[in-house]
Amino acid sequence: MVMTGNKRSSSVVKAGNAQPKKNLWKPEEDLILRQYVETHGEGNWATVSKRSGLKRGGKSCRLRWKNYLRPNIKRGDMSQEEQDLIIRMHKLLGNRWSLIAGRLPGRTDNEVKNYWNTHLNKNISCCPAAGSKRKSTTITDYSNDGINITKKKNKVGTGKTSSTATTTTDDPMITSSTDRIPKDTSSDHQHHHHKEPNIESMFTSTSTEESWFYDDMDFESPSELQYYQYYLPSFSSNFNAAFAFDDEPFIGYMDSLLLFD
DNA sequence: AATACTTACAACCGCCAGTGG
DNA sequence: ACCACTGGCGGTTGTAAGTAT
Repeated sequence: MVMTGNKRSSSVVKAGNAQPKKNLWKPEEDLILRQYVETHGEGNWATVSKRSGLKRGGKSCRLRWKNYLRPNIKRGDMSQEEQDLIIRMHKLLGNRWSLIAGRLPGRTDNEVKNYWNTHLNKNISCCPAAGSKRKSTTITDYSNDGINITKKKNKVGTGKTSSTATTTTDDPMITSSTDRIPKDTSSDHQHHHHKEPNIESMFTSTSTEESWFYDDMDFESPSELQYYQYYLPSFSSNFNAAFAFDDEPFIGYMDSLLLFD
């Protein structure tokens, strides 16, 4: 991001203007909230406003802390690596911003969401920010969205999208991700309320020296792929890609999703 | 310089699930 | 079983600041 810091922080409310419709946080409020949390810890947000004297609701306090005041919040430019990761994760998870943000240390779901909506979404589409007046960040060309699930070693899958793939020749980034992850299904919210795979262990697994490909995703382990399978049931079934594995334990996890040649 | 338009993002909103009484 | 409360999520909105005309 070209912008450094919070461009709004220095002018929270225009002097002399009527009360803004949005109640922007003032530095004094930030200070109060920060001090309160540092003293009492996070949680019980409903009581924060009462005990701290802030004229804010619990949700507002929680959001402010989580998205802005929390330590280790990384602000400012998104690195190329972060952009790539967001794009790749979004391609698989859709608008699961909290999940995506979880893979970006210091980034919040709100920031990732905003960044996607303002930078990546438009730039990745076939029609890059026509007439954009702002300095645009350099975005990798992700126009090639042909689904391609293969394995680096012992390739079994066809590596081509089947005829029944839900993706089309149109750039899937243009469509709402919620189209790919239906919100009304029983799986909604299950991603964070049901028992979930251990995300960290999945992404740090070294159980195999092989790499796993899904499209342009290069999985470090079957567990990482399992992670995506869990959070995106349509991950393989919708795309109907043919792939198989020769790691028995993984097959146990994935057998219902596998298509063997 | 003034104005209109665009962009970026903080904050809000509504919904849902979990939890405890 | 029911209800109220709380926390978390994704979607949307409002507006300061940047840019073009």
